[in-house]
Amino acid sequence: MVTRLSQLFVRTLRDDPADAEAESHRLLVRAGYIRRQAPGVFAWLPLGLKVRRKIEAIIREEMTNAGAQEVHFPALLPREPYEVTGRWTEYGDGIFRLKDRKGADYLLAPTHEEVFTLLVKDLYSSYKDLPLSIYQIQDKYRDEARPRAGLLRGREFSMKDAYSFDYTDAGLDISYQAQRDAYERIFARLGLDYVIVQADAGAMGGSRSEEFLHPTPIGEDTFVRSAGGYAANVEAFHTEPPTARSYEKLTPAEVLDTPDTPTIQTLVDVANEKHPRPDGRAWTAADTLKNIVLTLTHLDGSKELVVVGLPGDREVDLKRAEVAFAPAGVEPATAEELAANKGLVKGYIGPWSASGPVLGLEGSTKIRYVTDPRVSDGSGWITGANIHGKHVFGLVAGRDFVADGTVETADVLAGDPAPDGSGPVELARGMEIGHVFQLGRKYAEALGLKVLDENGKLVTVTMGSYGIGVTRILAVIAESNNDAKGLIWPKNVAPFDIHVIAATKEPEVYEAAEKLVAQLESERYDVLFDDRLKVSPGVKFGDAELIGVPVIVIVGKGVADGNVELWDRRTNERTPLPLDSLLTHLSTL
RNA sequence: CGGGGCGUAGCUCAGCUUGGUAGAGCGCUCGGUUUGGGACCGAGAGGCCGCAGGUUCGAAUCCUGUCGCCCCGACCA
Repeated sequence: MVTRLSQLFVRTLRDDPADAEAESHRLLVRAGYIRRQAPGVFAWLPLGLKVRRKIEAIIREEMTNAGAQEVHFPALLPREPYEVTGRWTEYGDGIFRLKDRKGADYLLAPTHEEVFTLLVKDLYSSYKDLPLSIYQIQDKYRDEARPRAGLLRGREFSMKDAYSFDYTDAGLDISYQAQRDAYERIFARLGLDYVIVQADAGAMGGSRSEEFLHPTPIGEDTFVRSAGGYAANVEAFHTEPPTARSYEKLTPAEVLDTPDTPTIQTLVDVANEKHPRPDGRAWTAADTLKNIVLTLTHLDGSKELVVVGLPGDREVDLKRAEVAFAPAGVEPATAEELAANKGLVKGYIGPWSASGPVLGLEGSTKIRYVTDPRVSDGSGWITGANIHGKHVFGLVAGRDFVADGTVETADVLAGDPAPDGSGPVELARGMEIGHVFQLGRKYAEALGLKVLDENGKLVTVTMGSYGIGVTRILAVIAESNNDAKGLIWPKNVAPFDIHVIAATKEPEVYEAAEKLVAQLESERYDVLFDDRLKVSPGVKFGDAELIGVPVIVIVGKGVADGNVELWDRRTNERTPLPLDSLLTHLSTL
């Protein structure tokens, strides 16, 4: 069936919607693809659904190629499985919860690890049944604190989630690689630029995790990459500690007057003025050891103060600190919390004093003290002497103080060396469009998914989970494929193959257009036909540009001489073409 | 949760300062004239002015409260 614009359920808007900021959001609403129903929740109109189905089709094909089988779970699920894995609690406000008439708890699933695991447990009990990869394309629900940018971060969104089940670690590696390869094919077919970055395995447990990020300034993730091929989410970035140095030849630490130096900059200035380095080089912020007090909130609600020591030219990156201290929450300590510990001299906090350690579980404050990897054995620092107006110079890690541990909380700066030695990194923003994850045995263990192996012994299954945000991908494609006039879909996800415009009102033009459209249809092209009789050409052109089908055929007065125009939406080129060569020409596009 | 902005017709907005019968453009309906870049004329339909209190003879407008939306941040497999 040819789709006629006169019949299509759509209304394009002349003005930009006032509540849409992101390009994709603005254009998808204006061109009549989606409509907002509630914050982060959208209705899909025919145009939007068609694009969505095309993306899904590509994903399905590649899932099949990767050996995964499609299943489908409900979005509405009971509490119990999520209770067993602890996620009913862990998700906190992040999920939609509801009760049935009997008062039983349900949730709208934010992701489906639990029930996939249980279904496999239900059906399978032998190693002979593995490996198994199954997936679904299904709507997920998360009660985001702040949904934004239309489809880019919604509270209801479509996701392809796949899960692999193996009984050996080597098997998991193979299953993981199959999904990872499929993702590369999917994003290549969608024409989506992506970077695979190492991700934080963090709270989900498991060993290996990579994110597919689409580089874009409106992305929500910051990642680093080196020219030599290293790429990681900043949260997963790992600082290679400098090799330990011998401190035999180093001079002893000395406490010096540094009045009015509550900040790193004032300290550096005073140090250079009053206590210049013996070797003539100027002190810099990187020579100072800054000690930041953080408050951790543990899962049981208890609070703990912790001090992190890091080079003075670095700030604490709270996201990295969250990862470092997970599952505890991290916040900067408040002024009250600082004041409550009289061992801490604001502005002059340090691990050491002449009378013994101050910071650290063994120190006088009994506050846990952890340091940046750069604070390696043998490194010397200027740091607070725990006396107002005094700092200690040449304080050497390993000799004068020992931290309770090493922790990555410092921000990553452009130019930092990649941990694999592939050179300095640069920072960029990206939008997460896919995530592959080796879960390991966490869920199988919690839910009791075991199979009998070759020796008749029960072994716990090891799992992977693999997600692609279908609706987010659609938005990301729209985000990077548009111009001032509207959307410009890549060919393989466009809602139609060809958009035919009857550009004048002459009956001959309409007859010719009708004939052409019928012919295109018989050639299996999916055609959108702008057959609106009383609509002026300008409006038709404008709508065609907004809707963004990449190939447009204009049927106008030229048909009298057997000519039409082929309009390339992307390049904006219009090529006059004899009608009888149009089909041949289209087949080359 | 913190900061900022905004709620009036399907969409974009004016009106509010200084209280007095609800407005414009686009879209929609009918008739007519138009038709290669968002045409024109005429006639219409469409609004609990977010919601609730209050002040007032009278409230879209002033006051109080409340709900919601958008943006930034925090948060976010």
